[in-house]
Amino acid sequence: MPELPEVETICRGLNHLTLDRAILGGDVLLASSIARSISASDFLTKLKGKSIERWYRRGKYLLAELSQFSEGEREKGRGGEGEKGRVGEFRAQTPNSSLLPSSFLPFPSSQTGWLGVHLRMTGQLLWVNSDEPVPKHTRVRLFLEGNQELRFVDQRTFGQMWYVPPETEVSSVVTGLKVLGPEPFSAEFSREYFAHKLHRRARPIKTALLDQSLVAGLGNIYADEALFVSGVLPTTVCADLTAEQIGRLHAAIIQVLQKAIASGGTTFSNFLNVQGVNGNYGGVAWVYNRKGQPCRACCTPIERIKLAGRSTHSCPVCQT
DNA sequence: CCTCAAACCTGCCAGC
DNA sequence: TGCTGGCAGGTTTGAG
Repeated sequence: MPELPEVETICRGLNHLTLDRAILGGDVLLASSIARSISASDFLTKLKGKSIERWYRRGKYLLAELSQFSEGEREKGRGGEGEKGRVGEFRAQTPNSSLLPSSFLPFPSSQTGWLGVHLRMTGQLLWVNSDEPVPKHTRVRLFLEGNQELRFVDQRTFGQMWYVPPETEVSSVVTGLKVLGPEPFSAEFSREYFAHKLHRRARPIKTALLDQSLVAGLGNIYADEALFVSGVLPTTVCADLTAEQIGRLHAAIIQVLQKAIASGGTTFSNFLNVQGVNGNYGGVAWVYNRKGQPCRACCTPIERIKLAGRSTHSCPVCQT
C-alpha cells in the first residue's frame, strides 16, 4: 500500500536507474493494467523507441517524461549503470535528495509524451535484469537497452499505467491528477489553507485526511500516524478541531511524511523499492496495525475502529 | 455541494 | 485437514 513516502522513494530510484535508455519493446500480460484510453498493443507501440527523460511524483502518481531516444542524448551521461546498489547509496548521490517533492504543476506539454503509473494497493515497479524469472503477478514488462527491464508487478491488479500522447494535457488522460490537493511539502499546503479546508466540515478528521483533494499523498497508514503524533482522535469532527489541534496536525503530517521518506519508505507493508529492497520507516509505527498492543508512549492498548471503511488505530489516552 | 458506501481484485487468515 | 467468509486498501462512481 504505497503512500507518498514509498512513491517518492520509488521515484528517486527510477531517476537514478532508468533514464536515457531506449525502450526496445515490452509485454502487457494483463490488458486491464493499461488505462482504457489506449489498447495494450498501441501502448507498447507508442513507447517503443522512446526513452525516459525524468520521473516525477504528484501525490501517489508517478509520471515519466518521455523523449525520442537518440545516441547523442545518452552520451551526455547517465547516473547508474544498473548495478545493484544499496538504497542509501543512491539516495546520497541523487541530486534532488532534499525533501522537496519531485513534483511540478502544471505539467508542461511534452513533445514526446508521458508515461503515468499509479501503484494503488499492491503495485510494484522493479528494475531488473531481463533474464530474471518473471513472478506470477507481473502485469507489464518494458524492455530497455542493456538487457534491463522495468517491470510492473501488481498482485491485486488495481494499479494502472497510462500513455499520454505528445502535446496533450497530462491530466486529461490521467484524470485523477485534476482533483489532487497541494503537495504536503509545498508552500500551498499552509496551516491557513488546512484550517480553511476543515472549517465547518461535518466529517471525521481521519476521513478528511484520506481525501486526496485536501492534501495529496496521505493514505491509511500515515493518516493514523499523523493523528497520533498530533494527539488528535481520528473520530473528531473537523468543525470541532481547535486552532491548536489543526496546527499540531498540520505539522505532524509534514513531519511523519518527511521522516518516512528519510528512511526510504515504510516497512510495515510489503513495500519494495525499485531494486526490490524493503523500506525502513525506522521499523516502527506508533499505532498502525498495533491493535491491542501497548501504546509506545503510555502503554494503554491501541484501539482499532472502522472509519470511512478503513481500519483506524489510535491511543485513547494520548489522543483526545 | 457534501458525505458515505460500494465496487474493483486476490491472497491471507481466523473460525468452524 | 479443508472450506468459507471476512478483511486489506486507493480511487472512482453513484446514491442519498
